[in-house]
Amino acid sequence: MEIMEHKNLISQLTQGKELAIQLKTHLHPSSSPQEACLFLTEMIQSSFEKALLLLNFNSSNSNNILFPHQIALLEEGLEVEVEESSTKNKRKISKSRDVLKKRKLLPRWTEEVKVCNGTAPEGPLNDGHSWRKYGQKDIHGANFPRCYYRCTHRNVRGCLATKQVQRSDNDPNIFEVTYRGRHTCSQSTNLGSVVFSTQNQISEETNQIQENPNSEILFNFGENNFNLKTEDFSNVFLPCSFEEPMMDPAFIGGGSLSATAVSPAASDAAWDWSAYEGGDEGGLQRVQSSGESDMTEIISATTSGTNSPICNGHWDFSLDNIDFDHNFPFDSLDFIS
DNA sequence: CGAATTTGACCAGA
DNA sequence: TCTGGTCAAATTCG
Repeated sequence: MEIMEHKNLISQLTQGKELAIQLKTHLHPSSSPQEACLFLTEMIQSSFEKALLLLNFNSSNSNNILFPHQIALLEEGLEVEVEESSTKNKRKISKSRDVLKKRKLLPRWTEEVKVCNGTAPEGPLNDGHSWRKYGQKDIHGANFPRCYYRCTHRNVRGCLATKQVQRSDNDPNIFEVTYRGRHTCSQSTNLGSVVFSTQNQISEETNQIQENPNSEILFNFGENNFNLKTEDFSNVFLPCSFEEPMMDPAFIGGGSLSATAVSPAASDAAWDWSAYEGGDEGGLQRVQSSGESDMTEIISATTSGTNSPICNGHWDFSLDNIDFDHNFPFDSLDFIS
């Protein structure tokens, strides 16, 4: 077995073991809420699934090495290129030859981003990933054009994540952002995840937007509040966001990290956009508001297309019950993706 | 000068 | 045939 895959496999299995240990601690009657346990079980499941994927791949391709982003692509059912170690010749493996159709099946979801102050012409938010604009189109019946962005690292790392940004007809301050595909590039430049607004899952079969019945999460990072609506906590902590050390020690220790469900009606007001000013691609650049707090970091908004039992109903989740410092080693979750 | 953006052309699906 | 999504050459930017 190739060293890289062996390492990946060990990493997956080790992580599964560690998560199981954490789950065990949370199963104590006086411990964390059920949602936290469910979240951990999902992480464990994901870990073992990927380990199995590695094993399956090895059994039929004993000479090939799979890198993390390629694993992610395989999971998406997409084509990946592998370089045969012996000949250096590239050949393609795939679960399906029809890449375009597969691309169409990538998870897709929308967010409505409200911009209160300042201007944000196109691509209104810095969501932690770097995007390159590749097109703009006037949409029939819409007052504003739709802009198309793809991941900057698409060519280098094969990241197929794209997003579409369109200003709302009803409220020019609202941008409808449709994401498609997960980032496999691990280029999340920021720490965690912030979703500024409503997220609606788009059904892959019916192509219809499904109202997201889920609640928001308000992250309190010291003096800064992050209002997060999410349908799935595991979506928020998307694998690719973890590929690099995610929780800066200063970040973890710097504030009382807590997440509480709040009324959906309070959605848009909680994020203080006034702390930001126009930046790249009409986006928002972080302004150091207090000089001493690292909590003003924007956390990348990333979600996946999966539905989780965690998200059914209100998510009353307090991180007080999860010790990020010791029991929740986010910085070691680089195995995912 | 390389990277990012713009914009018309092209293509696939409805 | 129309529309949305992507490509790629031209242009602009840093």
